[in-house]
Amino acid sequence: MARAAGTKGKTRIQQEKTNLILDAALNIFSTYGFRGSTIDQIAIEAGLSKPNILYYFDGKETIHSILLSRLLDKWLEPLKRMQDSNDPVTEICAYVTRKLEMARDYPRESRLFANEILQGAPRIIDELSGPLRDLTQHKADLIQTWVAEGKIASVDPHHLIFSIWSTTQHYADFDVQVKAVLDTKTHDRFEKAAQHLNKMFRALLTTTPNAQ
Amino acid sequence: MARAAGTKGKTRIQQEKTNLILDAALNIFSTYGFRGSTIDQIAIEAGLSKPNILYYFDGKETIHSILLSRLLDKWLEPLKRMQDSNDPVTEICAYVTRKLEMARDYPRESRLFANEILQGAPRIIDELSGPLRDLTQHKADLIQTWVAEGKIASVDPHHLIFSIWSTTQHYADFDVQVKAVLDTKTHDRFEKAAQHLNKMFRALLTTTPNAQ
DNA sequence: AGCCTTCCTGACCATTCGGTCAAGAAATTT
DNA sequence: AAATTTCTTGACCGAATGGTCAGGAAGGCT
Repeated sequence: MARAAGTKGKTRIQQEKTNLILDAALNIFSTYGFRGSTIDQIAIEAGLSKPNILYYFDGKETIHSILLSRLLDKWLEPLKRMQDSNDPVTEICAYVTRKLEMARDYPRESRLFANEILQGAPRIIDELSGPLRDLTQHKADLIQTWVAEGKIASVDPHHLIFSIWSTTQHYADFDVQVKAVLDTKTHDRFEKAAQHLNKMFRALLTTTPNAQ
Repeated sequence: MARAAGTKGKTRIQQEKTNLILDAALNIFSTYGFRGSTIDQIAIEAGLSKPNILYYFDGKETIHSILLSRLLDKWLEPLKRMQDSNDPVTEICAYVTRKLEMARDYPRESRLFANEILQGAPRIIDELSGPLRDLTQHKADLIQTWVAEGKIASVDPHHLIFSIWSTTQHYADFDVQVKAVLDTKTHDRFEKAAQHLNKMFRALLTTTPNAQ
């Protein structure tokens, strides 16, 4: 049984090493996926020996699920912060911005999540059908009220949310492709993306009903 | 050396079996990724023995790269078909529709591609930096002329294309999540998505310059 | 039918991988 | 400083995996 089964160890060394290992594991898992990653890789990345990794964590599966569960909280937070407002367009655009900042600042987490979803979300399907679904429904209802009140153009709330998720996470998950396509002009891709997405969602939300 | 190293075998049996194997391999690779898939899985999926798979193909790597190279042609085609027009907005929306239809009809290909990109595109980075980059640049130029001519609203062509890719492929790559979130109302998700995306891109492309 | 080529598979091999363990090295406590 | 606990690792194990091969089965051709 690993000494630091829970997320937080007790001793100083336990704290340091568990953090070190989880950080290394995030690097490896987000790059190669669960099956594509080996404990040896994680050990090398962390500068430790394989048995030492297994001293702190029960096994490969455990490390992975700890990373996933940590991730989900952080992942839902930006959406949670979207609340009722007199200026829903700005409120939604602020959400887009927060989400894009997460893609920029936490690309490893985004890829870890994408890897998991791509392969059928075997380890977090319950989280998706439960907390994620509930939160999304709740925010979709909020958006629906804005539509009903005429504060934003008529949109399908769920698909609006999907569009926000996909466009922002694209800059983390498909970063290699984005950089390959943009080639030399990649340095300010997140600023350009922010401007573009802001314009796009603002346009969608402010179209007049008869514009379609 | 495998008998059917090339894509097309010669005999009837070679044709049938290579197609059977490639189809099974696409199922497996797109679901579990390259490292997560085993030749045994592919063999079972195809209803053949493992040595029989290796009789037709040099190895796991070969099967995977054949699938990837086949994919790229099909993947670029919808964008290639976007051409100059008197009605650029409709032209772009038609591209969005084609791309969404591909996500609906070829989700396995989409996931295979996503898996590869997510993990740094080790096997197709040259294709991304070459053909994909060139085609994208070419179409971005086309979009830019539309902007210059005032036929569509001012947009960043590359990021517009990224938005189209991400929003449409989302319905293939993140299908598990989409279904989990939509829950009971998932049956017509592609029709709803088509309406939503059409509305969104149309709004973006027809906004007046002073709307932002 | 008889011959030749193509097709198929059980058995096997080398390597990798997740995980264990005993025993020693470092911290920490007394 | 001694005792105790925590930490670390080389060596090892069983299972899984990519791949090989000899020989037999099936198909095609004359």
